[in-house]
Amino acid sequence: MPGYDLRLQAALDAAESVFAEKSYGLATMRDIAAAANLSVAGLYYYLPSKQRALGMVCGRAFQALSEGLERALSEAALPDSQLRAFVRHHVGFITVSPAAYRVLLHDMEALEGEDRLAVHEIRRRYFARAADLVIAVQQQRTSSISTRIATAALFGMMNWTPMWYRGENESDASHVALEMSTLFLRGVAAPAEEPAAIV
Amino acid sequence: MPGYDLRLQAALDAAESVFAEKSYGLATMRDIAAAANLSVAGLYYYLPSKQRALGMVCGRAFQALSEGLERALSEAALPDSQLRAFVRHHVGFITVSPAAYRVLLHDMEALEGEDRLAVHEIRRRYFARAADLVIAVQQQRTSSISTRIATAALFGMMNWTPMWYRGENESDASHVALEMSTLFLRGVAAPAEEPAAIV
DNA sequence: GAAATTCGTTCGAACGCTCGTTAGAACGCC
DNA sequence: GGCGTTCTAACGAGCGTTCGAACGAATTTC
Repeated sequence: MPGYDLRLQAALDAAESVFAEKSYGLATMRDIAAAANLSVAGLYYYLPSKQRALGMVCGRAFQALSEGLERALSEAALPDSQLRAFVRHHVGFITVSPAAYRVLLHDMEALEGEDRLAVHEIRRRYFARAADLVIAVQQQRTSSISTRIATAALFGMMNWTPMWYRGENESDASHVALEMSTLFLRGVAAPAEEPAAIV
Repeated sequence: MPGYDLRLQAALDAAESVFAEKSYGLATMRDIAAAANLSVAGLYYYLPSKQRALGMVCGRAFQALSEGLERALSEAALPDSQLRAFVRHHVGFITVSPAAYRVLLHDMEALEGEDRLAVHEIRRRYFARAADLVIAVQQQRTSSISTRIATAALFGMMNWTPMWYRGENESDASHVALEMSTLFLRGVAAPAEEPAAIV
């Protein structure tokens, strides 16, 4: 039934945008039903509960984010350009799907049970992947900054984007990504001058 | 009545910690009353409504944050050390009052009416103050990065701290602040080599 | 080929519960 | 005895959720 899945995605879209706008706790199933052009009971044909709707929205969003990451990283080889590709992808996702990312950032902690464990595991892997990129970048330089703090700072500057970014076209977002990765790469440490002389 | 104000602050403390833990939408007045060791009606003697409780919590937190900022900045003169003082203060506040900052970050958007306008105005001023510091830092160098993005990146890395920081003593926090400001100052642009030669 | 039937989908209406909030009485200190 | 403070108990509203019926387009039956 391709029609079913299409309408399920539409219901999840509605839940996503309502959660993003009002936050999970303040959103009601009636809000979501209205956004999905369905009656409340009609909505429940697709979403088993409010709690699982949040789980499905988060799962869908993180899966899209993770799949995009592998695609983006495969296009770069050197550590620096891999990190730039990562930032471009992450900021790109945030700006292209602001509602999805808002839910991940804001409402993921409201998850319970299995959904919580599953989504947290995906996030852990995503963060670990990013930390590896930071380590690779740091190994090319003499970095005085701890990997833990550097990684956190990188995620922080990227994840703050929804708070101020109001770009229209996609080139705005990649400009932001470019400047952020430049700030980070420059900041994490100056490139070792004459690395050959050290060896 | 000093006793009244003391107990009002205790009620606000309770509201703050419950809002921080469950988010505004999922928190109930019964939760807050239990945290304040009061009955529900007893709590209402101090807090007129849930909405205004949020406003009072946010107002109190932002006022503490802003007052601390002026104190911190008065201890430094040069742009670089002023920015370092700002980061130390901001990260310090986040780590010393994590519940208060979580509410500001997470639940401020749930404010309505006058409280919303007032709190947003305080925040606007705080951000503008920080942006001025970034501008002053950038004027000392040849910075290729836009002030807007640099300021946003700085706030992003600082505000992400609650997501990973689990420090015990205060020296941990100032270490984080030190590394973050170093990353930022280095990243925003390399200092102009031999500035005297240029003039 | 028309009538009957099935089944995926949607609905109006309601259930039980918890929410924010309040009334009115009781407590204890001056 | 008065007043600032706190309580028990309850109110109406709105919440998440469910029930049972109705829709419409296939599919079957005669």
